[in-house]
This record gives sequence, structure tokens and C-alpha cells, in this order.
Amino acid sequence: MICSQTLVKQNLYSVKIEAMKTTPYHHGALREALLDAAETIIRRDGLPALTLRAAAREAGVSHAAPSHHFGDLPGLLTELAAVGFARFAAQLREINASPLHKRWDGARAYVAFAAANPALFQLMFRSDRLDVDRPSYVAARAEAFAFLAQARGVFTSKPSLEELGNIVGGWSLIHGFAMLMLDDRLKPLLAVAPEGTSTDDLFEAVLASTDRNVFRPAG
Amino acid sequence: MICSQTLVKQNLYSVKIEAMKTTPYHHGALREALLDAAETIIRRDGLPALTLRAAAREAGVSHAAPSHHFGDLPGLLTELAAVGFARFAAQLREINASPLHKRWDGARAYVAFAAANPALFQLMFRSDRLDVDRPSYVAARAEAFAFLAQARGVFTSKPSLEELGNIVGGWSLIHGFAMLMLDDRLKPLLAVAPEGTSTDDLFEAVLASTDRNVFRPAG
DNA sequence: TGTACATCAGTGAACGCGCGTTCACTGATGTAC
DNA sequence: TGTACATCAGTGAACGCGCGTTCACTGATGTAC
Repeated sequence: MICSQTLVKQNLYSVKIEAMKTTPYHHGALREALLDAAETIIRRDGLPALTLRAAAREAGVSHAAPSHHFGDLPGLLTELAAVGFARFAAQLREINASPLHKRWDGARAYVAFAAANPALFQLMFRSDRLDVDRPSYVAARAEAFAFLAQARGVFTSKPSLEELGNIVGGWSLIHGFAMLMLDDRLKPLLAVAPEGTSTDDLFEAVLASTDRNVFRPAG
Repeated sequence: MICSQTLVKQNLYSVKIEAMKTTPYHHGALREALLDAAETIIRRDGLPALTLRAAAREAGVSHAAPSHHFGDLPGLLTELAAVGFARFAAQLREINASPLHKRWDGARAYVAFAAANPALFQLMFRSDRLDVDRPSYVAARAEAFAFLAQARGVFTSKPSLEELGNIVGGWSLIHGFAMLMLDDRLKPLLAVAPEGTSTDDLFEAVLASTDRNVFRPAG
């Protein structure tokens, strides 16, 4: 009897081990399960639908359980944003390690991540809903930006204003494109574009425009 | 007696007439008062604090009153966003009419509007909280973008992908800078910038970087 | 190896709160006659 | 000009709902002995 019980336990725990989480808790990997549930909710129903009770419901636990792990709602949101930055950093790390690493690949990864994780990406930058000083969030964000900054050689010393202009310009360009894309502002422009133009095509055209030095307004 | 009453009424109404609104309603310009109250709330307390009841409270009317004018909360939010686009369009119109109109002045106005109306600007683009098909919103947004597009010569005909790249690139640049600024993402960069660098200085450096054709990533 | 106990993740009922909405009403405005 | 009536902006009480939070509890885990 003890043996069969142990087997069941091991099966349950194997899920956790497979996900490579450290989950010494007594009823399961609830912390990770709640983060998964939270991401499911914002992807499916949007950020306003994410509450502590909704996350508990989605994860199939009692509604008072989440506070044991995250304290309050900003705590959960911030930990989820930290997960987002960690995943983002992992994808950037792959690119940086690739021998086929090309110019603008970091920019493409930035926009691709936003397209693949729209609600999560928006949450990661919604400072009005986050505890931006929470250590896990600060660390995950710093790791992601270290990869982006590395490609531009920033933070090695005191940059000049000119250098900062380049850096912030590049970041603004890709961040702005991502935000306009997620807020559905590019749709009308794609509608007047040449037949069959995709969002990816449009982004490549944006990148190309900076090379031709025609990236400027008229007048 | 009738005369003095009439005088009081005229004083009350003069406020409305001054604001050039058509307010034939029987207890005051409540529609405009609620929009003002809503803007006060998002500026002071943030977007999540704006509810129909909060707007009524701020305007000093009963909590059931707003539904007479806006239907529901998305209705109020969308009308407020439309007010934002109308104000934005008015500011762009001034620039376009100015004989001192310089290159990038539209871009500067874009970022300046965001800086002066942070919560309102973010609301204007938060398509997940808006009825984006509401006629007043569509009209106000179209008017604002007509001024921006005019300076770039777009929408006159079917633009090529290359032309669209320029247009969307410029928009992404200024929109991204504005969003990063409002989400407090530029603060760490300003901290490592040369002593005394302001956000305005940084934006000018961004604009300058596009002219030098160095607006590109390393690698 | 076994026993006793402390720890703490998770439960479930209860609470007070602010929300949107409904609904019968009040009372000023505007119109028909 | 005056009277009667319809309209409708705004009121205030009531409603049901989902929320975060509290709190006594349960029961498995981990440790001290």
C-alpha cells in the first residue's frame, strides 16, 4: 500500500521535475501553476480579467491560496512580468550565441516576442500595475536588457549624449512598432499597403528605412 | 425676480457657451463636467481608478447619472479618448499653420502631448478598454492623424512598401519614445547620461541620430 | 526505526466594500394648443 | 399670452456580484529526539 501511494506521488511529482522547478511544497507546484494560470488568463481574457481569485479558479485551488505565494495582486502581476523577462532573456541569449547572428536580429526578436506574447509583453511594461522594485522583477528585467545593451556596447562606460541618442532611438523604434502592432494601429496601414504585405514585411521595411537614411519627416 | 433668475442662468450657461459646447440639458453641462472629472481622475489616480461612480462622485452628481450620457464605462473611456485626440489635433493644427514650422516639429508635438497628458495619452491607445468603432472616437483620431500624415505625404495614393517603411518607422520612433518615457523606462538611461541631460535633450539626440544615419545596432 | 511535535501549504466560510445596473421618482424644459 | 402635457436629465434606494482579506481549520511534510 505504501509502495503504490509512493508511486502516485512520484507520478505527480514527475510533472514538476520535468518542468525543472524546485517545488518542495506539500500539495504541488502551486506557485508555478498559479503563474501558468495567470498567463493563460491574460492571454485569453486580457489583463483586466486577472485577479487573485481568477488565478486560483484557473489553477483549481481555493481562492485564498494565492496570497500564500504572492501576497497581493501586484505581487502576482510582478512575478508574472518577471517570468516574461526571463523568457525574453532566454530567447535573446539563443540569438547572441548563434553563429548566424545578423544585424537587427535583436530587434526582430524583440518584436517577435511581443507578437507571440501580446498581453504578457504589455504587462511587462505596465509600470502602473507592477511593484517595479520587486527584486525578482528587477533581476529578470536587467538580464534581458543586458543582452540588448551588449549588442550596442552600452553600459561599458559613461555614454555620450550622441551614443545615448542612438541607443534610445533604436529601442524606441522597436518598442514603438511593437506597441502599435499590439494596439492594432498598424492594421489600417497594412490595408493600404501593397497586396499581401504582412506585419513582418512592414517591420523589415521599417528597418530598411533606417539604412537608407530616409527615416525622417518631410518639411 | 424673473430677471435675476435669468441672469444667474445666463452666468451658468456662459461657461458652456465659452467652451463652445451645445449643452441644452436641464441641470448643467453634465456631459462635459463628467469628461473633465474623468480626466482629473486618470491624471491624479490612474486609469484603474476611473469608474462610472468615481466620475459621478468627482463631478458631484448621483452615481446613476453618467449612464444617461455614456451608457457604460467603455463608452465614457472612449469619449474621453476622443476628447484627447481632438485636443491633440488642435495642437498639431497650430504647428502646421505656423510659419516657423520646422522639421520634426510634429514629432516634438507628439512627445510633448504625451508628456503633458500621460494618462490620457495611454488611454487613447489602450484599445482593450475602448469601443474603437465609436464614431466620435474614429472621427477625432482620424483628424489627428490627418495632420501627422499630411507632413509625410501619405494617404494621397497607394504608398509603396518603402514609403510605408518610412512612415511607420517615424511613427514607431516617436510613439516608442513616448511610451518608454511614460512607463518610466528612460530614467535609468538619463541617470548614466551626461550631467543635466533632460528628457527633451534625449529626444533631440534621438532625432539627431536618425540624421547621422547611425541609427542602427552594432553587429 | 519509531514517536511526538512544529511548520506551513491549502481549505472554506464569512466579512465588508465598491462596482454596474435597475427602477420608481422628481422636477425643470420645451412644445402643442 | 397662458395652460396642459410630454420629455428626459438627474435622484436615491435597492439589488446582486466579484473582489481582497480574515480566520479558524486540516492535514501532509519535515525535524527533533
